[in-house]
Formats: sequence, structure tokens, C-alpha cells
Amino acid sequence: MSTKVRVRYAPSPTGHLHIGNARTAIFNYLFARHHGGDFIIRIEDTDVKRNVAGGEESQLKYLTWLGVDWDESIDRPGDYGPYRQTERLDIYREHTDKLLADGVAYSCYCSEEELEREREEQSERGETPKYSGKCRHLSPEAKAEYEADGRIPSIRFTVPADRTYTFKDTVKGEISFRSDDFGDFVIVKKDGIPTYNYAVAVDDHMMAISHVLRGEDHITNTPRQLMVYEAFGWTPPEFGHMTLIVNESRKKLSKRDESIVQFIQQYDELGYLPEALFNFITLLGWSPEGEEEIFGREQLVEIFNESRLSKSPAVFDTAKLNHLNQHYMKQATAERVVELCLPHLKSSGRLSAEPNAVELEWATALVTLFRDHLRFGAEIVPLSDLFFQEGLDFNDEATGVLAEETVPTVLGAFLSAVEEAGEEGFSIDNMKVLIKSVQTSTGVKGKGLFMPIRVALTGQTHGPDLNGTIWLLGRERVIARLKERLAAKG
RNA sequence: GGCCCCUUGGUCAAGCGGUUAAGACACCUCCCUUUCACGGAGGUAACAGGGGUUCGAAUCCCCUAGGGGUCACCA
Repeated sequence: MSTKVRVRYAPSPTGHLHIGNARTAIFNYLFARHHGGDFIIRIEDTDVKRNVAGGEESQLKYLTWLGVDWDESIDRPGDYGPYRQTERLDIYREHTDKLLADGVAYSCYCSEEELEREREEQSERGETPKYSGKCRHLSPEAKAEYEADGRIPSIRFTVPADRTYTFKDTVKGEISFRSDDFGDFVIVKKDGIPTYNYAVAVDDHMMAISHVLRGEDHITNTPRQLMVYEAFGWTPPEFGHMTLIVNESRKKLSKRDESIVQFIQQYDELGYLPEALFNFITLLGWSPEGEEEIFGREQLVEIFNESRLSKSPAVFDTAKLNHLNQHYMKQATAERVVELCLPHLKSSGRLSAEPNAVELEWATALVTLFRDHLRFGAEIVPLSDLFFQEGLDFNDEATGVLAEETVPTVLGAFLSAVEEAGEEGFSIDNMKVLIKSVQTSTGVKGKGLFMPIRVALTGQTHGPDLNGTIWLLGRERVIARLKERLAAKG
């Protein structure tokens, strides 16, 4: 039985691409590509009220940004369209008619208030809220009366009594549910649009989906979908439920959770590299064989193995993402790193919106100086603070450095060297020579030589490469700060 | 509360009955680069608890505890 592997990612266009959705999409993508199957994107837009303008485009755009491509979707029609649920209403209607005719579905006239009251009463009695089945066997007269009242029915699925629904979950193993724990659920809303559990089952079957890989929060939906498959006499696909990505408090990521950046777009904006994010997401709830964990997309397609999907939830660790991103940034070309940083230099006002050649050269040198330390593009701003603050603050350690005996001699010698070198001599390449001359003339070397210069110029005892730092500060500022320090010394 | 799932270091995780219980991130120490946030070498740190089964259990079974998910005319 070798049916072709066909998997899908089914976002609802209610918002931007979320880190959790992105993971679902990526694993489905890897699964499809690894097995030489098809990857489909189906838009689940049945909650018409919550759909947001631009939601679809945004989802697809950032999937593409991550390096994910697909075989069939709204922009790439295949043989199983349409790929937007609201365009498949006729298909659902046809199926619903059959269910109605077969007596496995029925019209329910209960109002929202009635249903809510019912649930409240059940809760008060300590029962699990579930639909009573009140409208299951409505007489034609009763129906006519409701209709005359102007009531519009929803359609419910008749849940079989006393049955056990079992499926072999690709990641969790065998899972089973008792049908009696479920009330008859709505499959078509009053507005005539199908609900999730119903539309998904119909679509997955009609689109010949072979495997459903989704988040663990869908586990309890599976038995309902199984019931639908059964009612139609269809063979269900294989199901696999991936663990959730959780926050530090081990709760499912909520879109309102501010402690974690959750949307792919935001990572793009912060200057993260898509391949780093892709690699990182892949490590959330899955692990490769062996000790290596840095892999590109192609390699991941090659080595992906669904049996290595984890069973327990993964805490989203920004520090690890940052580490991976830093790794990928070191591999990236200098131009790309500069590209990642420029928007932030501009938005922080440290670079004009339309920089000229000189400004651009300076900005490039700035980024280059911090290249090995940058974890993501936006970090260029805090990292480069020292080039933009006017006054210097000396902490205890810095003050300690400046208190050394030889400091005035060193700073004085360096000041002379800089002044004598002139504009032409003040270049990154020549900086080493200038400092060397100070060593020669003063006899001071090592820390005693570098630290006073660094502290006098930046106020800090730590920092990036000194030669580049000095050049970026600019000759005038360097001279001014050296004089200021020497004057302070008396 | 019902149902379902999960439980190896601070975090991600390897491990499928016999291991000194990998590796990565983070943290700490040292080294290197005559400065340095890069790099290198080390280090601290884990099988939730209790019962079984077995010559032998992180690995299999049961119970307890803890955590999470889900109970919509949302997906």
C-alpha cells in the first residue's frame, strides 16, 4: 500500500505567520520533501469574522522568506482545488446533504442562549458540558414550528454511542477516546459555513492527504474527524501530533505573550537570517541523529525523520536562537550583514535615510567592527552606543585603569602621534603603527598601553577591536577626548 | 472537574534492558590574540517519587505527584 505522500499546512488567515504555525509548516514541508511527496497549503478561512485583510499574503510571504515552497495552493492551483475553504462551500454542502439523508446529521434549532444555559447547568451539576442531543429527534411539526418562528438551524453530527476511537499517532503512539465523552458537534454553522472539524475531514479526504502532522492542541479533534471519515466510509490519513512550543512558564505560546517574539515577520525586522530561524525551529521538538545540529534546508530534507519527533513540549529559548543566528551571520557575506544592520542604523537616527558614499563607508566599517559579535541586525544599535554618546561615564574599573602612573605619558604620546599623522595618517591600517610608536617612545606595552587608550576614548574597559574603534570615532573626537583626559589628570 | 498527553542538567536534547548517562545553548574557569564581546581548552549540572518485572532498568509494567492540552455555531 504505497499511497503517495501528500501533506498540508492549513493556516487560517487571522493573523501573521506565528512561530508555532511556522514550525508546523516546516515539519510538513520536510516530511513531504523527504518522502518525495507533495506539500499543500490550504487556507482555512471559515471563521469569516476573524479573517484579516492581508493574512493570506503575509502567511505565504514569510513561509517563502523562511525558504519553504509548496506544490499546491491558492497561488499554485493543482488538481485538488480550490485551496480556500470558503470557495469549497458547494463541496461541503453536497456532503452534508448525504449525511442528512443518511440520518447521521440533523438540524439543531437551539439558540446560543439555550446552549449556554445548558452548559452552565451541567457545570453546576459537576458534569462535563456537552450537547444534550435535544434536537436529535425533532418531529416534523416541531421543526415547522421553529422554522415559523424564524429560527435558523445549524447542523450537528450524530456521535455514535458507546464506541472507542483509536488511532496510531505518529509521534505519541496509540491514543483512544470514548465517543460518549463527546456531544453531537456542529458541522455547519447557522451561516451555512462548515466548522473546522468537518471541513478539515472533508478536505483532507478530497485532497488525498496521506498524513496529518499538526500541533498537539488538535489531539481531541482527531476522534471527531475520525467519526466523519467513518460516516462517509473513508479511510482516514495517518495522524501525528507534535508537542507544543511553550514559554518559560511552560504554557502554550499565547499570541499575547510579550516575553517572546512570536511572529516570523518580527524576526525579519529584527535582522535575523531566515536560514538560522529555519534551523532553530527545526530543533524545537525534533532532534537529528548524531551530535551536529547545524543544518541547512537541503540537509534537513535529507535527514528528516518523523520518528525522531519529541513527545514532550519544548521551551522556546531565545538564547539558543541568538547563538544559531550569530553562527549563520558569521557565514554570511559582509554585504548581507551590512544589509541586516542598515535599517536599524537608519531608524535609530545614526545614519541618514539616504546615506552618501562617505556615510555608507563609515556604516560598513562600523558593522564590520562588530561583525563577530552581532547576534542579529538590530543589535548593531546597542553595540555601537559608544560611538554616539557625547559624554563618557567611567565606572570603577575604568577609573582604576586611568589611575595608573604611566597613563599621562601614554595618552600624551598617542595624542602627539595622532596629531602628527594628520588626516591621511589617521586610517584603520595605520592605527597599529601609531600605537606601536607610542610603545617605542614610552616603553609601555601590553595592557598598560592599550587599556588607557581604550578607556580614555570610550570610557570602557571592554570593546571591539581598538584600531577600528579609534578610526570610527574620528580624528577630531579622538584628539578632543585625549586632551580632555590629559587635562583632567592635571 | 471529565477526557487525553507528557516527565533525563537552568534550557533543547541523545539514549530503546548492561554507557564513566552523549551533544548543543546558557553559566563559570583558564588559554590565545601585546586591547577585546571573536576563537580554543576545561568545568559545574540530570534520569520526578514509590513499588514491581529482571542476574541487571533512565529504558518494560503499576501507582503517586507534578506539568500541559482540550472540553465553542474558533481554528
